[in-house]
Amino acid sequence: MVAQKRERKLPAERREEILAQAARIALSEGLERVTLRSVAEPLGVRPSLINHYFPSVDALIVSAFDSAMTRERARLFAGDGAPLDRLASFIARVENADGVALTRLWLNARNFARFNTQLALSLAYQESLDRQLLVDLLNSGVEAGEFACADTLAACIRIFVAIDGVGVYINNPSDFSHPVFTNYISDVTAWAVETDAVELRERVARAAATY
Amino acid sequence: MVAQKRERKLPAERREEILAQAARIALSEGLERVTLRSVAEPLGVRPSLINHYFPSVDALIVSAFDSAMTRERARLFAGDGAPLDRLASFIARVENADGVALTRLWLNARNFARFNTQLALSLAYQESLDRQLLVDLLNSGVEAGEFACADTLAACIRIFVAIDGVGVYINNPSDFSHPVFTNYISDVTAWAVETDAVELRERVARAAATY
DNA sequence: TGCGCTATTGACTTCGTAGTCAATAGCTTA
DNA sequence: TAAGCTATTGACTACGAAGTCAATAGCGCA
Repeated sequence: MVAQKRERKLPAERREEILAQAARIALSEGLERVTLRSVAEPLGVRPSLINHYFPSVDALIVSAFDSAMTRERARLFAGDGAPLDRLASFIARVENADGVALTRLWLNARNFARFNTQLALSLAYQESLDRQLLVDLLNSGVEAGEFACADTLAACIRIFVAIDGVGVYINNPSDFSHPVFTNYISDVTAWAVETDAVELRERVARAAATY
Repeated sequence: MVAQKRERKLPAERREEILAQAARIALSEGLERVTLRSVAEPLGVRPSLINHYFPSVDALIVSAFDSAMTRERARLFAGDGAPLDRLASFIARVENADGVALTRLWLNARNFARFNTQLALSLAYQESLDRQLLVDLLNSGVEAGEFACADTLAACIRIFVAIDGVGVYINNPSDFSHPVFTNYISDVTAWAVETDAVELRERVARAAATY
């Protein structure tokens, strides 16, 4: 709480800094914790400055969500190699410790969307981007002959619904370790892309071990 | 806003009335909308009366959630008949228009659990009750020879994760009508209990039509 | 070096929330 | 019909949030 000398930055830079901080809070503490104060304080500025760059907190929240999602998506789909291994890596990253914050944010945003139309629209758009990347991945797997899958969009939908289904339990006090639950994403994915469930489980485990 | 004569009720009755109102708000508007004022106003009482019966709003929210869940569960699992038809009815009710409010409440509670430990515990307990009822239903189906299912708890978990996975999209602005999505619960259920997917879809459709 | 532009602040208003507690008034009972 | 118990209220405090706007002060440029 030391009175510091005020630091003047270029608008673009300051704006970016605010956005990054808001995204950090959204990811770690939740969208409802993104407030003028919570964003301003760690940056050492006054709340009204946040207002200066973002006309309303709601707009900031939506931007923060977009920003966090874009960054996390890149992380999730990163890497190359054979399609089946990339798919396994993707699943492993989703289930990873780092994936927890992202899973929480998704759940958070999905509830938030009920009260904030703009966020609902942004969320739907972010979903479509995710689907696009997964469909691309599945298509390359089909082309490579690694799995037979008549309809890659259908498979993609099944996989994401499985991810979301498992994700809703993220805030449960004690986690649920039934093997059918812990392997749910792999199993549904194997079902969706018509490949062997046991092998996929193993590949996912191997991918997870490399972190 | 007419100044009415104050009405004095028996504590048990008043308490029940408050709880019912809170549950109604939780179901229709969300747990975050359960406030001293929002509950008091429609009952024609002052906010401090709510405080008199419930030491804290958080406690009221948890009780309201429990109450809403208990009532809705009874509705969801109601009915008799052959196990497979009861299973189909259950799915149809989940997907029903009336199921929407319940789905929203689940999503809502799952996000809320992040910030409210008591609610998290209550939610886990409510989940266990649901699982118990579905396992019972599945067991009776296996006994009746209607479907083969080695591990009914495993099947139950798969079915609920599917329900939750579909449920997270409840607040999306435009709904997603890909057949793989709209039939997701039926398809996963058929996969889980090793029965025919097409037949189950039809039974669910038939069950849905009877409302 | 000093001027001007504008990023940043401070002081403020308004709103909605939870909660406390003494005072009030409805109902029951004697 | 009067007394007493207690359900209910009113007035209050305290908090934290969004947002407005005139005043201030850093920085670039002349």
